[in-house]
Amino acid sequence: MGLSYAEENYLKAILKLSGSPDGTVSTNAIAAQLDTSAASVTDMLKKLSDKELITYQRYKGASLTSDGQRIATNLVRKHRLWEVFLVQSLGMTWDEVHDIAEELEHIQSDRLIERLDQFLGHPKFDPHGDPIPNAQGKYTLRVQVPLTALKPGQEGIVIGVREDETSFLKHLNEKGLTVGKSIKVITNDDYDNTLSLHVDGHELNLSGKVARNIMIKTT
Amino acid sequence: MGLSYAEENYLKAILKLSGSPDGTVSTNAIAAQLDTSAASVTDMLKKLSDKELITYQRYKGASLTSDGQRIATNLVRKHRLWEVFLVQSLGMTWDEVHDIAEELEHIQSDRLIERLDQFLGHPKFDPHGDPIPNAQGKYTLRVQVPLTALKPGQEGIVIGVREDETSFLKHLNEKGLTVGKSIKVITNDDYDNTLSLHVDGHELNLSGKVARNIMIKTT
DNA sequence: CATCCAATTTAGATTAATCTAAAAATAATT
DNA sequence: AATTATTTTTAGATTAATCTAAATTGGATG
Repeated sequence: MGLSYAEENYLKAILKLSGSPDGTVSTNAIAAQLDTSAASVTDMLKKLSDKELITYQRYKGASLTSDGQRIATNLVRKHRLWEVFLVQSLGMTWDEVHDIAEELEHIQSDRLIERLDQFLGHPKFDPHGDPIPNAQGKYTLRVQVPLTALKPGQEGIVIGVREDETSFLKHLNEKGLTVGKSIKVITNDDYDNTLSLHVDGHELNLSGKVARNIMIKTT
Repeated sequence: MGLSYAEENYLKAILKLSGSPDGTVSTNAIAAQLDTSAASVTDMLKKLSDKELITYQRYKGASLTSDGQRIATNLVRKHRLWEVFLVQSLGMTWDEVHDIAEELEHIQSDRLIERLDQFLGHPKFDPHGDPIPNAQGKYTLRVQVPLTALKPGQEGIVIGVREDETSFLKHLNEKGLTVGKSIKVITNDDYDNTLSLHVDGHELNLSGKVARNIMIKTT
């Protein structure tokens, strides 16, 4: 009954990419996300379709069924709970937990996750600021805005990032820009969103590319 | 560079079965331990031999090289540390943690295990009473004796079990016989080691088959 | 020491997940 | 609408791990 790691990873990728109104995701988008060939994706889509975890028609892309959605959301839940554990309990840093959680999320035991969730105090957000779905798959929403949207003079608190890449997180960590930090925008270039801001009394410069992926709750 | 789950499981099985003086393990013994066919074992032994993790000669059995031993011992370390976490931190029971730890032990991150060990306070024994190798692969030894070796009137403390099977652990749990419990032997049948003993004021009867797998530190 | 038996290995297939290269379908552009 | 370009699928192979059935080896036994 259990799915393979590969099958689980495909479901997660489809969930992540389900941005369009009908939730349809293209073969190539999945291939890019999972860094694999389009041919492999086609094979797997057929299999997942047979298992009724996605709906799929040749050349028309795929979307999650409710079963598929439930499974994928649960993977996200497990991933984020483990990230909380790694940071909160084990004292690991923001930027080093993603890859480990990527492995831990596949551990099969509902009871384990239930106990972990309780142990961590039913956290609603992970260390990147992303919401953790509850056991029923419901998210707590939080109003957040990319740093690039703030005008000079505006203040706020870092509540998360959009990118999950280790190198990106490491970069932010080195600059002292972690979740919970208070910031104040000094300048915000109209053309390319190059920013300068105050953090912990220091002044910091960020490219628009970086700032676009830092999410802020304004104060 | 990393090994597959299958390769890791073979190394662990060989370590577990390395009882003979030269540490040699037969193909069939491994097949039985891993519940697989002898033919599959032969295939894998060739592969592990190519990787210099075991020494292997056709028809002569296999034994771990120092590299193989290091890897296998580290798996045991990870398994037992996770068991401590599941019981101590998450409040799971003795008998339900083995299968989960069997999955968790394959997670790849030295730093994770280092932090977990620290978080747990560098435990020396797992919830079954088995010693946890340190990062250098060294065990803390503890004098223990099977329950069947105790004579009527002798007392002791349960410090572990030999069997890892869930059904066995569940059975003991139901009888209230967990690690740390003080016991006193009332009778011990000469012929088949059927035992009666006192635990928590109650009297308990155990078959020799069960008692043989319960390890005691005499007091 | 020849024979037999159990243990082990080889041979040949199978399944899951992947790949490259070629074919087919869809989408974009003149 | 016809042609071109892109996307997607199919075809055919490959690798890892497994299986069953047949062949082989090594040791035990008469």
